[in-house]
Amino acid sequence: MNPRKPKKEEVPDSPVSMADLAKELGVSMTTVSRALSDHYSIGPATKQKVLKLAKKLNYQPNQMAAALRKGKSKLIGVIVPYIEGRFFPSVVHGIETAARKAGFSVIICQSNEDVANERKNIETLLNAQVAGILVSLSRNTRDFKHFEKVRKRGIPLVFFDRILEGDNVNAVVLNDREGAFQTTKHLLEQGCRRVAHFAGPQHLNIYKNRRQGYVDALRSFDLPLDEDMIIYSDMTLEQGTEGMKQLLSLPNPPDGVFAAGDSAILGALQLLKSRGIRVPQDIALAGFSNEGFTAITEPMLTSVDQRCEEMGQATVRLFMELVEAKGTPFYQRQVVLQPQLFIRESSLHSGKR
Amino acid sequence: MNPRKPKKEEVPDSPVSMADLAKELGVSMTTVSRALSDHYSIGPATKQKVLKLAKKLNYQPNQMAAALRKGKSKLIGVIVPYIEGRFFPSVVHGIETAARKAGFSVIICQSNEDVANERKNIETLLNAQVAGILVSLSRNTRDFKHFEKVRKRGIPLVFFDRILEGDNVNAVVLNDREGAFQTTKHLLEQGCRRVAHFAGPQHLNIYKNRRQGYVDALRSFDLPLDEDMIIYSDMTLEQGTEGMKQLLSLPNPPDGVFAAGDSAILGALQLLKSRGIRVPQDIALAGFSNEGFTAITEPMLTSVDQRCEEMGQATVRLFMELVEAKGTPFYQRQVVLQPQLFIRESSLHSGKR
DNA sequence: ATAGATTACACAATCGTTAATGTAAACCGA
DNA sequence: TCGGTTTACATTAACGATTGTGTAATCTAT
Repeated sequence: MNPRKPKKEEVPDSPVSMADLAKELGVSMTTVSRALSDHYSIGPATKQKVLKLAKKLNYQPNQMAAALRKGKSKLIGVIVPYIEGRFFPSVVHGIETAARKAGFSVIICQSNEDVANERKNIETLLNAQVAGILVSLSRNTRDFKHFEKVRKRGIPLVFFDRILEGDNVNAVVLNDREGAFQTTKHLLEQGCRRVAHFAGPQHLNIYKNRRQGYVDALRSFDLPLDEDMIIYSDMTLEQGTEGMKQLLSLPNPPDGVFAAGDSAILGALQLLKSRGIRVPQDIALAGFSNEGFTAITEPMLTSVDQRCEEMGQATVRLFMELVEAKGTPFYQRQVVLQPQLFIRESSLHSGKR
Repeated sequence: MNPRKPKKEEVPDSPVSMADLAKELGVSMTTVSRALSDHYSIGPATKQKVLKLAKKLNYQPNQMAAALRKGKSKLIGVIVPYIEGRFFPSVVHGIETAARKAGFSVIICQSNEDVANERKNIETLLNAQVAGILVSLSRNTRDFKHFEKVRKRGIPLVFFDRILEGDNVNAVVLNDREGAFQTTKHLLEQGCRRVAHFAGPQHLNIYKNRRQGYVDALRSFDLPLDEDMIIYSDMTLEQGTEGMKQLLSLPNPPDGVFAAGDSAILGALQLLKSRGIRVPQDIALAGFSNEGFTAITEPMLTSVDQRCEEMGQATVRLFMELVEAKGTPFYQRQVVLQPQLFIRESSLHSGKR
């Protein structure tokens, strides 16, 4: 039985197909199809007729049919670790906005920080015949095996923010190293001489680079690198608190802390306040991500903005480039966004100068 | 030309079609299709064979083809005003998680608080042959005309959070009135006697109900309703600051404020602190949404949690019910979630008792 | 043992769009 | 004026899965 029953009590409303247009105009479907896609072999008069009727009948092309025929849909798959906090929602926001402008819809998938889900997500997206896949890797993704299938099918693949370095991939990333460098440098310029660092998991490019930027800055000030001053964790608030405790218990505690994430630095701030240690006078603080709360705390927290919206837009732009460059030999494209340091009270006038 | 060229230098990899399975097994595609969907007319032995081969060849059904044939895909369209802050990302998170569990993928659309975009989004989703549409209305949506087409096509439609009341729609909402009632009651129980209210746009159900809950609470304490104590705005931080100024300039200022949103109450808090007015001793505060920052401010802000995750899950569940009840006569289904009041420092011991 | 029911599968049409190929008619220059 | 190109369209076969209908073979009951 035909799933779309002709109900006589209701107007057939929308489902106007190309066949309807063709019959109405007395031309073939080919002509309609080509007129709508502005094919050269259709005369201008015919094109006009078709376009006019299409508008009049409010013809809406069936994306599924086109997708089936062409093997590609107008859908872009996005895989993110999760949709919470400030960063990923904002990037998704940027992606959705840019994609829609280009006529694409966005399918959202979450890996929940697990590579197994990432694999499943990829299958799902491939079955959905997506035109491209945009990915920010899960925390425990260590190789690209599951992306091979995507590459083989010739589907544009763009990574953003969290990538695996060294492999030949298209990616949009923040210049984390530069951001970390600027931030640490700023702390040093404010008079800090013993700057500690809260570092994240080092197999993730973002945390590795932030640590590197921190190291760079120390070096540029001819300061020694003290591994005791680097606390590794998953950058949660609690771990920030713990890390700060640890730092304070050192024989020679720091006078500044740069964290690779805002939650951790918030944890540190809370601990310091509870112990009556003044920020920034005694210890200056700076974080990373420019979370919403950084402008709310007292003192407000200095932090690095990750250009979430721009990252989303750039990722879609890169995808579009790949679509247009289809067929030309592969070459790696990387877009590096410049971070922006927001200097707030937590790092100003540390009084050491 | 066939868009999928047979490249001999690469394994054909994934695109295994039903036809491939059928040929391999020497049965018809019908049999394969029915075996995979567990149709009664296929013998158990045959089913096993098909299933086994499908697994072995890693057969993945082409969703587009099925969607085209059935007129329905495994996609759910979601329309939200935007993807920022805490509420919508979290609800989307919940929706995505629940939908994927049920075998659906989620397409995200933003209306950007404009009914014109909402209309476009609906067209997009209908063309994508979505199986259902989940919507939280834009700020300036005042009628349901553009949803008629969805209804006519028999596509399940579920509203969440922001709905238009009075119409026969399926919806998942928070009991905003109860949440507001409890919160205001709490302020009154803490000793407040002049509780003001920051109200949002009253054509939106959520803000209307929150205001109503506030009124209910005053009434239950036999307190007069003073319209001067109700400040209407869009509930931004700045408007919260302004509103607070306005309240302070009253001949008889309030000793408590309940805001229908957290940003506004934060604005109020900042103003009070800047003027040296103590919270909660002089003026107690409470907000709505349980934004992340409410646990960070000093004092921490009392607020109502909106059960974002649950709302997402419930919305998908309602959608699934509609799918299963397809054909049975329509009756309106409403799910009302109970809010949860998080009492924090900003409303405790206002010292008036 | 035979009519009737049930089981197990195949055939072929179909969803709406696309595109390779075919083919008239008009047009062009020499 | 004739071979060859261009213009403007039609024919037709896909894309991959679904499903109403057809039909053997097996089973059940009387």
